[in-house]
Amino acid sequence: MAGFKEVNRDLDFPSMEHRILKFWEDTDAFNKLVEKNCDNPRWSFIDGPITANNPMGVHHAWGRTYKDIYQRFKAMQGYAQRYQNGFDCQGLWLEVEVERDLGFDSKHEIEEFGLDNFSRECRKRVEHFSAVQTNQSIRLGQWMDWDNSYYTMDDSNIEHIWYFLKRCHEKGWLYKGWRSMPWCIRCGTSLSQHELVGTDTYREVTHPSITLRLPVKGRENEYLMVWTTTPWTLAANTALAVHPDLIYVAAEADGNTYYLSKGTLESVGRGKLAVLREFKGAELVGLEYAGPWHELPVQQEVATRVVGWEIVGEEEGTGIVHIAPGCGAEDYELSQEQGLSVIVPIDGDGNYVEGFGQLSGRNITETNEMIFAALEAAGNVYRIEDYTHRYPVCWRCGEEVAFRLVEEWFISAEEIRGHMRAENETVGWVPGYGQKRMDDWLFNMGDWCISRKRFWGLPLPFYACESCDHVTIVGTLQELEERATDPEKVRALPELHRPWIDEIIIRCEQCDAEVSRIPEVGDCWLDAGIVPFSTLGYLEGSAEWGKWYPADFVSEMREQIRLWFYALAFMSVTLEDVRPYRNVLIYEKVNDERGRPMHKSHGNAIWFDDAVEQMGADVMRWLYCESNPQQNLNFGYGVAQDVKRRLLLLWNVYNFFVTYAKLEEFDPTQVAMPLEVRSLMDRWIIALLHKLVRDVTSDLEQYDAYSVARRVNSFIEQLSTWYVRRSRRRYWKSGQDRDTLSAYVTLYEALTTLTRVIAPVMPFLSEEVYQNLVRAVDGTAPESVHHTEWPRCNAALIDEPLLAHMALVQRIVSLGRAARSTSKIKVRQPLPEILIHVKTADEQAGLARLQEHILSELNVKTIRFVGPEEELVTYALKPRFNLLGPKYGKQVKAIAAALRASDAQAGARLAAQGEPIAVEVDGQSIELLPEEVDVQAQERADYSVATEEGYLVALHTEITPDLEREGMARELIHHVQNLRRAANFDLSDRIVTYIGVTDGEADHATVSAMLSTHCEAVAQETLSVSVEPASAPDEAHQEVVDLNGILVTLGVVRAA
RNA sequence: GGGCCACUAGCUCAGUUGGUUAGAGCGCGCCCCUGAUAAGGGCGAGGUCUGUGGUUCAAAUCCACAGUGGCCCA
Repeated sequence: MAGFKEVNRDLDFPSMEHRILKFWEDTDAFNKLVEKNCDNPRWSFIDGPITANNPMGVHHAWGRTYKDIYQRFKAMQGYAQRYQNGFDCQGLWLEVEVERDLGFDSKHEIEEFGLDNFSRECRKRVEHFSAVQTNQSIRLGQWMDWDNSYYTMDDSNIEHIWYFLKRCHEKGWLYKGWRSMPWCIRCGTSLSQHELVGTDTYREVTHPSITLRLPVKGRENEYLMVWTTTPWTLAANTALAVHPDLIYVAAEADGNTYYLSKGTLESVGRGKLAVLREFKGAELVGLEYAGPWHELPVQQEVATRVVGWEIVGEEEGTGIVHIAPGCGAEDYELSQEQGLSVIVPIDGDGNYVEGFGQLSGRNITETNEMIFAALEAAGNVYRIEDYTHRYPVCWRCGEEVAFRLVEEWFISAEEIRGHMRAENETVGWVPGYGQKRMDDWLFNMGDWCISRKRFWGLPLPFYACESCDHVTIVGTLQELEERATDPEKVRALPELHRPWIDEIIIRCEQCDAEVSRIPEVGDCWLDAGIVPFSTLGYLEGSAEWGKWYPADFVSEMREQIRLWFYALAFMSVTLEDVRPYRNVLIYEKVNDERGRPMHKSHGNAIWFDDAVEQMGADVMRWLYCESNPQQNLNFGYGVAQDVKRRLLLLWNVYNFFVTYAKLEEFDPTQVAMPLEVRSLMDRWIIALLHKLVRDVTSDLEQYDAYSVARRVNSFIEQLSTWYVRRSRRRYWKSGQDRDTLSAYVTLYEALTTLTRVIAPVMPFLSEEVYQNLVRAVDGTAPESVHHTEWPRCNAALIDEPLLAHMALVQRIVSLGRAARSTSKIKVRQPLPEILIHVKTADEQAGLARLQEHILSELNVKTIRFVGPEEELVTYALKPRFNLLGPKYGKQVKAIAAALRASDAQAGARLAAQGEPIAVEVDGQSIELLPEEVDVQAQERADYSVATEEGYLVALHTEITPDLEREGMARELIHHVQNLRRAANFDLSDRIVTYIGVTDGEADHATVSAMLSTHCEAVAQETLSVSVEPASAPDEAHQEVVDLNGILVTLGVVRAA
């Protein structure tokens, strides 16, 4: 037998993990697993692509841990899997990072740099960080087919999206429309929503705010009051909005009538406006007014009027809102609902376009004075003053953001909405509310804006013909080749990216004119959403696709509901009218230890590489697993310490087992021990073990790793603090008697099974333990714990009565310890008896069966079960002197004495019934009224009681001389053990013990008496070959100790 | 404005379909054990379960409203 190798007491996760990583690599463990399961039934997981833009963070590691847990679990159950990892490669964020690296400030610099060079830089970045992330994931212990990762920038991915877009087009969903974008006129680029979230994206700024008075058409001297902080948008005004239900006023000043909302009267009028009448906003709706700049060419066709709008408020301004549909998203939407004119005033650099008179060609950053002067001249100005507010700025350059309407491409969501919602109903969301949130999103989702005016991304295959206005949508590469004016050029394309793809010219499918591709690229969620199709050869008609689709499982952060989960569903329902996934696990965010968001500038960010090398991957993974996915996770080194401490408990048990198994030369391959012949304690832990397997299996099948962590923690605690602690002595009995073997077999079974149970969550720790406990002694066992089968629960072994009874034992012991605690008698001192009251005969029988554990845990000699009728309290009768004094005078003293001497139990009973208590005083009988006697219940003398929920434990605390001697012997053993340790003796060293009594004869006699009965036990416990009642020789290790008040000099020497 | 979620001990969180006296870990106080030992274990203090109504024999749990916080949409 090879035998177990010694276990290192310290558990150094990082170094152990590096060793295991090497082992997996050397043995090709992952590929062997794939090979083992490849012909089995399938379980399909689709990996949501991680953006290959930066090193992965500890928040990615949370999700990757979940992915790995379920893949490993399913692999142990034997399912064949794909193990394909994926990288998101395109999109604005990647461009932004590349720009930063290149030191660019604006879009124009990219164009100067050259699109071809820029695309190459982007690809380079993806290649770099996908490699970094791969290595990090491997370090985390994730098993994936790393050489076969998919990249969303691949031609195949792009072509599948083209196909999807063409299908959308065929359904009539594709259209070009307007969209209001936050825009940086300095950088010449739009900003995404995500770029407006964060700490540096809003700033306190002061703007000139202008209150205008705009004349109502057809009425003399009547004006609508309007307020704005963006004067440059006034030239694009096409309407005013009021809340139909809000109260407005007509107010008079200087012979003019002004309209504004009642709530803003004070701040706008400042006491100078006299109210004429009040009315609802609806009354204003439909009024026409003369807009500011109504003389401009672009305004000539516009009929400016007042419209009703429910979102108008009066927190600021006048309650009448200036509407410029070309400058804001809300305004634009209102214009679509109300049929308002739309004027787009500026180009991408912030310059007014043609048709704006003196403003045309000027930049909005320099036109304020000009605008004020013109408005002043027209008599439109009521007031101009400074106004300070928080306003979005470009995170790149700090310039204030303008809102600008741009033309983009959309996919209509109307027709598909119902289908998507219906399909979502059939998805298993964990937690369940994910389904509701998805439904809410689908219910509210607008059309999908799929175009971006950027460079490094999916080239939209849209060819808009200038001569006939027809748009040709190219669905495949083959189609592109067929339509191209020069097919050879298509075949020669290095990749389907800008600028190369832009050089392809096709013929319009309607008029045969030559057409170029539109310059826009696609939304990166198209890239990620098509993945289940593109990675399985959907277009090639591969049989593989149908075998893996829909996925059994996907898991990402909750925010992916409106991103990836949405994109997947949209594309899947479009192409196949079916949900893309059967089960979705969502989880929240990772914060720091104190629950604050991690942020570089807060100094509380923890990098994955640091974390994994300091705490270890398995500690991280267990930390993730212990966290409720419904809540934000608090990540940090302190939390990791707690986790490690819990795992150390398991490590200690493992270490304990190996230490003694080596000593006793236990060989698990040579011993079989039927459960029936094992002790109740053994059968109990096995029952608990099988219950654990049953429950964990069910948890994992429901994607509930959180419950797994809690169950495993609880099992480890029971295993360590009850099973091992109570069974320790059984492992030291030398010789392989049945009970010792039973203990070894049982603990071995528990540890090796537990190892497999935790393997999906902690692949390293489980491998480490498995290699030593199993592989070291059994060369025929699977090479890796991850090649073993998932443990099977044998329900017959879950002895529920035994489990219940043992739980009760633990409860009774806990009560007994509480009673010991109050009595202040150390456990070392034996006590004669424990009285126990339980609720049922079954409980009593159960405890009786397991009584050895109660006796030895509490160090008592006998157990007596008592019924509720047994009085465990005693009563004391005390005279009420204030009542008896006036009545009996001098006799009171005698009465008190008599009362004390009387039968208190009987007296208490009488008093409770309202009967008088008779006492004999000086030969005469005196009847005391119940109210004259104070009946006090007190703990029965010599008993220490503890109760809980109908259970009662009473320790009899009378210490007889015999018990006292035994206690002293235990005390002696305790001191000898300490001395052995102080002397650095080996565990198995035999010794000679000397006991020299320093004081007088009486003490001498006491010690001798103790030794006369307990010498044997002392010798046995301390491995003493003899115990000498004499002073120790000089070379002995010596110490003066206190044995229950007697000072003795102890000495120990190694026996010859 | 619409939607989702949360609120339980000093902190972080459990609490299964309503069911005796609401639990754990950490922290705190006191203690035990000494053949898992630079480990292990125990006991204790600490909560009017955010508030107000309601349903019920019975509510931390179900319903309504309110408050606070987080998130999504508009």
